[in-house]
Amino acid sequence: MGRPAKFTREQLQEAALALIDADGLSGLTMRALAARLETGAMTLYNYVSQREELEMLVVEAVLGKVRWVPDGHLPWYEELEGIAITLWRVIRDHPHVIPLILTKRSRSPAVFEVTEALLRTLAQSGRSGARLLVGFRAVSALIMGAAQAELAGPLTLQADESPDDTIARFQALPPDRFPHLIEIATAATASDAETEFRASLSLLIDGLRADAAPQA
Amino acid sequence: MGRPAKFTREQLQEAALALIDADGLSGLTMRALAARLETGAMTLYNYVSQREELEMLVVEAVLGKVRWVPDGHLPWYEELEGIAITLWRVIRDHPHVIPLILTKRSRSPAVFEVTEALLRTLAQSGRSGARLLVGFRAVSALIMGAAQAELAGPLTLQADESPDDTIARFQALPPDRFPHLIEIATAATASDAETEFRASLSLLIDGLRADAAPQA
DNA sequence: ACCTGAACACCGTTCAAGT
DNA sequence: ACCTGAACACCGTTCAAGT
Repeated sequence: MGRPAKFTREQLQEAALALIDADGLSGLTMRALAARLETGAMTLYNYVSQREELEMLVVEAVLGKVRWVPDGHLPWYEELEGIAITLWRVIRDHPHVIPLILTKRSRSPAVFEVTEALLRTLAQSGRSGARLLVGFRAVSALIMGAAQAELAGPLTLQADESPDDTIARFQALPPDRFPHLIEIATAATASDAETEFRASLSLLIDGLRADAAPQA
Repeated sequence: MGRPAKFTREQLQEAALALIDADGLSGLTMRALAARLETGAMTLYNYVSQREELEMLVVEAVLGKVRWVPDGHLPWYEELEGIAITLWRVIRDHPHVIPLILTKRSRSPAVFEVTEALLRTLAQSGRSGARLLVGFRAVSALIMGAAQAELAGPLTLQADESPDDTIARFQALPPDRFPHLIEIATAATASDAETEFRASLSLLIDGLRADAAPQA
């Protein structure tokens, strides 16, 4: 429990997140974090038993930023859309943290809260048990997958290069072998990530509505 | 080009993937890979300019395992399902590589091939341009997001612990605050990842079919 | 209890030298 | 051209000692 303690957990989280946002994932080292807090590296081990625990703190810090007010007037599918987009935006604000979010098992209350809110909304579609689980898996997979799709991933369209360079790269591909790849690369230059995510989410929500149980 | 060269690219890929499969992502180090190939660490730099390039080779090795034969008789949505499940299985066979797949921009032909195949099938739903892009984003986000959902991620159900321990952990949560979380945790113990993925994918495909243009 | 420096066993990579 | 050992500048973490 508390006693003096030189730093708070929040200070660690804030400093660690700032390092990652500024310098990427590799910018977070025990030594760099200690330096930023103007202390020695070993001091951190008074707060965290391993580097990995630090990474969990960062995940928690990001997901804890989700602020979302339920609106009982909306139909479940509109409310679901709102939660999903909120989550997507928060994650996307901290792109370098995404690998950690996808990788570290977080057991923080903040994560439980937002998950329960999403499930509560989804349950209003008449789902329970295994069907609720599947709906949840689909929505969270879409959010997580989409959050880093244009960031990286195997099928990245925009790289370090300029948008023009990207499209040029795809148009340099043999058009008889990769016609559709060239087509969507072109379409991507006239689009943006949030628009694409919203439209993708709509497709899934259409499927969820078609499969919903009749409302009480 | 070729000259003698002590190793082939395939040998590097195979050895690197074997290290990751066996020891996790942290098992792949320049030194460990060199040792496995019975050479010095610096020899690797004759094949690869950075460690990151090695990681791209590994991504390529995994995605190159996708073998899928098109079946012209199937309707597009069944063919799409087949490709998606094939991709999901290949990725899931190498769980430790997932962070790399999600993170490294791969420009290998193998990745282009499977992407084009997926797009070709999706285009048969009557989509083109921006709509084709959105459909593609949705399907790939679902695959990528689902591939590591139960592996890790913020809402992980099975951890290092046994399934029974997992459900016990969730049932220890306050049931008035997290009723649905407890509900799906229970449902998850009677389920498996592939079943959940197939059902999630069906929801999305339903949405894609509802929004398809009339066939020619 | 909390703090911390020295030290250890690792990393990736540069440099310089070999064939 | 391809190979390679020594060396450098980093890591995370153990240990031991301080208050």
